[in-house]
Amino acid sequence: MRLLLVEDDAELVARLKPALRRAGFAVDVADNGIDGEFMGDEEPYDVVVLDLGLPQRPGLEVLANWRSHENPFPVLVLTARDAWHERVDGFKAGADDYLGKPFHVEELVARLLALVRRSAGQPAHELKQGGLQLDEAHQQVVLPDGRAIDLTGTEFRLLRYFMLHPGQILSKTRLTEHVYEQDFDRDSNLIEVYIRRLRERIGKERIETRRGQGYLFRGDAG
Amino acid sequence: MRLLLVEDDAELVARLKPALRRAGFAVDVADNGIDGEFMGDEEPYDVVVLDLGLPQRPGLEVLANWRSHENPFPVLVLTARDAWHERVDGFKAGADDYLGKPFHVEELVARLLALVRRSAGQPAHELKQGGLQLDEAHQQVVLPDGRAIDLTGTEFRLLRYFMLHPGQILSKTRLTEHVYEQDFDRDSNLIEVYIRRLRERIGKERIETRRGQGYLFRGDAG
DNA sequence: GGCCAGATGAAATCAAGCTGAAAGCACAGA
DNA sequence: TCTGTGCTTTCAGCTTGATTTCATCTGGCC
Repeated sequence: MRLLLVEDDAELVARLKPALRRAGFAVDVADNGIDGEFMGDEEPYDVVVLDLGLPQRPGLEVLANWRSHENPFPVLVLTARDAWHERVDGFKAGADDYLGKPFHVEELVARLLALVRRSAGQPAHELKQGGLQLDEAHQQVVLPDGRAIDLTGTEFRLLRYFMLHPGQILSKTRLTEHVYEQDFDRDSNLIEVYIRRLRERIGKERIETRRGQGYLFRGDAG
Repeated sequence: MRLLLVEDDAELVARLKPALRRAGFAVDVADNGIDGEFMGDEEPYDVVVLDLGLPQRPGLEVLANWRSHENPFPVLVLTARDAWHERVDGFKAGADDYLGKPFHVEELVARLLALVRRSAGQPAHELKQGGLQLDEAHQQVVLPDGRAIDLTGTEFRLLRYFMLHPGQILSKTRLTEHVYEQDFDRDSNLIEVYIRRLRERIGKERIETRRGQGYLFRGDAG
């Protein structure tokens, strides 16, 4: 799950990043509006956290530009607590959620997870697919027979991405991009290795190989 | 267990702070309504003591604002003895308990401990979990076989936090935030050290490590 | 058969967490 | 004030588990 954090306050970034990582996001940071806008246009993020008080280019403008380029990711906007007028403008510009500063990190994480699931057309509180249920809080997957299986961080991120996109063929490039952070060395068979481990845990038949194209997770419908 | 004390009477603060510390709270103090409101929004407190007679911003307003920001901590309000109308307003604003001045420190402590347990879904008078029972008065833990074990202050605060949140994965950051007071240096392995000592005392198997995520106390259910 | 994408098992590397000991500190009692 | 005691904090080396790399195997497809 790739997340773009556009925030210039280095201290806040330092506080947020580990918490977001722990919640299973691969986090890229931009510390100004121009870089942020560029990265949002270039990379396929799953969700974006955007501070409105940015140097170089106002957050609202960045958001408006993303939307005019039809970037699909949901955006959560950080505002000063009482700036209600920013919220009105922000909604017009296409924000999906708001959080006033200061805030609890846990609340931010909870809202982001809800956003991601909502934007993938899932009910906001749980992720069930293909008879499996993901337990975010415990980083586990629950099998149809009720057994709960602990997953490592990478296994969990990969499986979640599959479950958010059931029935779609996902290329190795795409999987790498979403499971790892920017600038990851793409010349390796990491995805193959982790696909194998996932199959070991949740059953070989759940992830199909499409030679030359990618992998496909069999969801409820597919 | 982190506590925020919002009180402008320096003498009362000086009297209360050590007593609250002794009861196992990590205490932050705000001596006016504005700072108090900010700190309550900013830090993850487990309980708050709020004096209604505050300079700069009325206590009731502070409380109402916290609640409108959906801060979850329970609040105990200090009022003048006969100001019953304040209590009515206070309940409306979301207070959880009251104490009229002057009061005995012990009563305050007892009410706070009850509040904390109630808000964690525990019976208000005792804290039992996973076969262990905490003895607040003696700062001991009683094992299933009846043996009582003395704990140091930090060990006690840590164990209590675990027992208030059984079955949840608690990150090191979160544990640090709740066991220590504000501005604690987060770059140390203190939590690991104390986890180890706790395990030595109550049994290794009671606290599970979830690598990269945190620790988990196995309660009665979990 | 020969080639290629993917699968597999094992080894190497890396980082998180564990541990024992020692240093630092605060407080009580001489 | 000095000293001893117990608690807290730091530190360095060790262990364990997760990630990553690598060499080799398998099976589809020309």
